[in-house]
This record gives sequence, C-alpha cells and structure tokens, in this order.
Amino acid sequence: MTIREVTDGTVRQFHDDIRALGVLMPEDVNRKGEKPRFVEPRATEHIEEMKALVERLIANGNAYVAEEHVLFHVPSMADYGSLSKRSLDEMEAGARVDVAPYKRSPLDFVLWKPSKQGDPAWTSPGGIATPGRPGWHIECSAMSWRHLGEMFDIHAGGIDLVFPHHENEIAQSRCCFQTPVMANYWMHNGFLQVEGEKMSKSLGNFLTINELLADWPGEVLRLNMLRSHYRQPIDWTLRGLEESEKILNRWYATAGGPGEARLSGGVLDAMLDDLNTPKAIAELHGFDDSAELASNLRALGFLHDTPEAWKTRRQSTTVVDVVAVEALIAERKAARTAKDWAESDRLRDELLKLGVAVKDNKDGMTTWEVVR
RNA sequence: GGCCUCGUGGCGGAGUGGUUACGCAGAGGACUGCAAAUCCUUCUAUCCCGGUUCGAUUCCGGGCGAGGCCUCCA
Repeated sequence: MTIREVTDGTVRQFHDDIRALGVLMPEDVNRKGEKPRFVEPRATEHIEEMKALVERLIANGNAYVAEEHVLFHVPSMADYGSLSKRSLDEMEAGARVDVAPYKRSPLDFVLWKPSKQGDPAWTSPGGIATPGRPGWHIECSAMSWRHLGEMFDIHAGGIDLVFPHHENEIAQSRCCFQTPVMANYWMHNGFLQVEGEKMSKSLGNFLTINELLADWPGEVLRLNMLRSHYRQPIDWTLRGLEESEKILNRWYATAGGPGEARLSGGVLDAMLDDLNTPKAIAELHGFDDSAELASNLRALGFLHDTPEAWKTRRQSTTVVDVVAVEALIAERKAARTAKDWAESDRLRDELLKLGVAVKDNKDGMTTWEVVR
C-alpha cells in the first residue's frame, strides 16, 4: 500500500466512526450549488500557502534561515506565550532539552526543515536550494488563513495542544498579518482517562471508538461524552456507559412526536452558555411534553433509531433460538395458569440462561427481550 | 524543578456570596403470585487551614491531592 492509501483508509475509518457518533459531515450541511461553508482541509493541499507565510515571516523579521531550516525567532514577538500564560523568562529557565546549535534562541521553532531521505519533499522557501517540508505548526496557520482569513472567531483543539502548538500558530499568524489576535475565542477540550487511569498502550487500556462501537450503540458513546462538559476531563468507565444506556432507554421509551429537531427552553439556554451539555441533559429530564423532549433530543444528535429498533437492537447481534424461547414461554404460561409458581420461576431462570428476560405485564401478557 | 488546570453526596455531574440542580445506585411505597418494568416519595456532599464578609461551597492566600504541558510526534 502507498502512504496515500494508508492515509485514506485512516480518514475513512475516522469518518465512519464519528458518523456513528452522530457527528455531521461537511456534505451534510453544505448546500448544493453554493460555495461550501464547511470544509475539511488537508495540510498537503496547502503547501503553497505555507511557503507564502514563511516568506512573509522572514520579510517581517520574525524568521531566519539557518542550515537549510527556517526558524521562527520567538523573542521577536513581545507577547509570545500569552495563551498558555507562560513568560519568556520562565520558559528559558525551564528549558532543559539540548538545543540545536543553529537556533538563535532555545525557544525558536521550525517553520520549514530539510526532508530526510524518503520523506515527502517540496521546493523550499527562503532561498534554500534543498527540497524540504513544513514544520508542524505552520500547517494550521496556512489552512485557517485560506479558509477563514487573517483573523477568525473560534479556534478549538485539545488542551494538550495549548503549548506549544497553538501558541506557535498564534505567533505565526499574528506576526505574519500584524493582527492583534489570531482567533477571538479558543476552546480547549479536556483530557480522556479510562477507569481513572491515563489511556496508554503500555497500560493496556487503549480504547478506540471503532472497538467500542462493536459493543455499544454510537448514541450511548455520544451521550457518555456529552455528560461531561467539554472543558472537563472525562473518565471513561463501564459504569458510565451503562448509565448512559439506561438514560437513553428511558428517552426512547418516553420521547415521541413529529421529526422536528429544535432546541428550546432550558436546554437551549444551557447550550448557549458555553455548550454546557451536562446542564442541557439535566434540563431534558424536566420536559413533560414528549414531543418537545424528542425535538430537543434530535437537535442534540440523538434519537436516530425508532423506539422499536432501539429496543430490539441487541437481537440482531445475539443469536437466539426463537422457537425454543416461544416454547418455554408457552410452558411457563401454562404453569402460571395452574399457579405452579415454582415451575414458572424455574422456566424464567432457564430463559435467562439463554439470554432472554421475560416481563409479565399487568394485563396478563408476557413479553421478552434479549439481554446482554 | 517551572508553569497551567482542577478538587461537590456511594458514583457521574451542573449552578450559585444567603433558600443547594439533575441522573445512576440505595431506601420506602404503589403495582405484581414473585420478579422485571413503570410510577410516587426519600436519605447522603461542597479536600484541609486561615482571611474578606452580617453570611462562603462560591472571592483571596496557604497546604494537601489529582491531571496536563514544558520534544524538530502530529
């Protein structure tokens, strides 16, 4: 396989996974025949923009060429570090890594570097003869510039990227365009833990969405994430998943009405308040009107199934001998009619061993469903 | 070591300078042969020590604890 094929496969699985979580794709929201309002850009399609930014940073005196690298000179920016609340003095004092000899300051970072043998390579900016490749941070400055402009409203990312990645993006974009800010708002999501521990391959608790989807509906995973505020860390636990599933069972049993998707009332207020999803979910429990509940749930990306499909979804993945189950249920019904409760309970236990739970309704009807 | 963030009941998780959400679990009740499901009711909390204040879970300082970052990995 080529690198491109591997990349495409990864991207495809990513799309499949987040679709299962109810995430909208650009093609879901862009209008046909109009200029796309939502894009999913790739860094390799923005190399020219990156080179243009590098040239401008050199021209502005914020970057320099050294040993076929182009480096951003951090001390050239007076308020570098303000996003992560670090001062230049603190960072210099804390620097304890060996510094490349060609750097003017230990904090300087790479905008462009020579390609190693076998790496992708492009003609270099800054009058460098050797082909090279961009540094990590410049990609984001280039893509946001092309699609959003010199300044834009919201930049999001994981909290682990605040330093150095976002800080360096800001330095590049602001020094390039001489702007007061890069983005008006920065939104950083909290970290993920598994059963109280950091997720890591060495601890053996590494989970992927793809694997979880084999055992859980995407809506359960979605709710499990939304039950924490995006800024807070999430502790991903089995207990939490089970609780999320219970909540969804209840919603599927009580929500109904036209297929409208609209936020209202306290749910809307909560979402408008920095996407306070735990608050929004709490507000959902306050709805008496099942149509309003359904409408809000749809707007939050839930209720993709019909109530029937949701209730019986386990039967498609668990093999059950329906004829045998029905026979046992008929037997049990006879025992119950004869008021032979011991036999009735024995049959119920037997059914449970087959993975089937029975329920006797008030009107004398018996229903059953597959349990995990 | 430096910097940043966080610390709420058994668990998850919001808000709030004064009457303290919501969910799960638990308890009691209704219903049921029993159970399950459902419905009703209900117990339990703001890490510790100071300070400001009439009053602090909420503001300030210190302590303790947890997590994150401090890499030419994206």
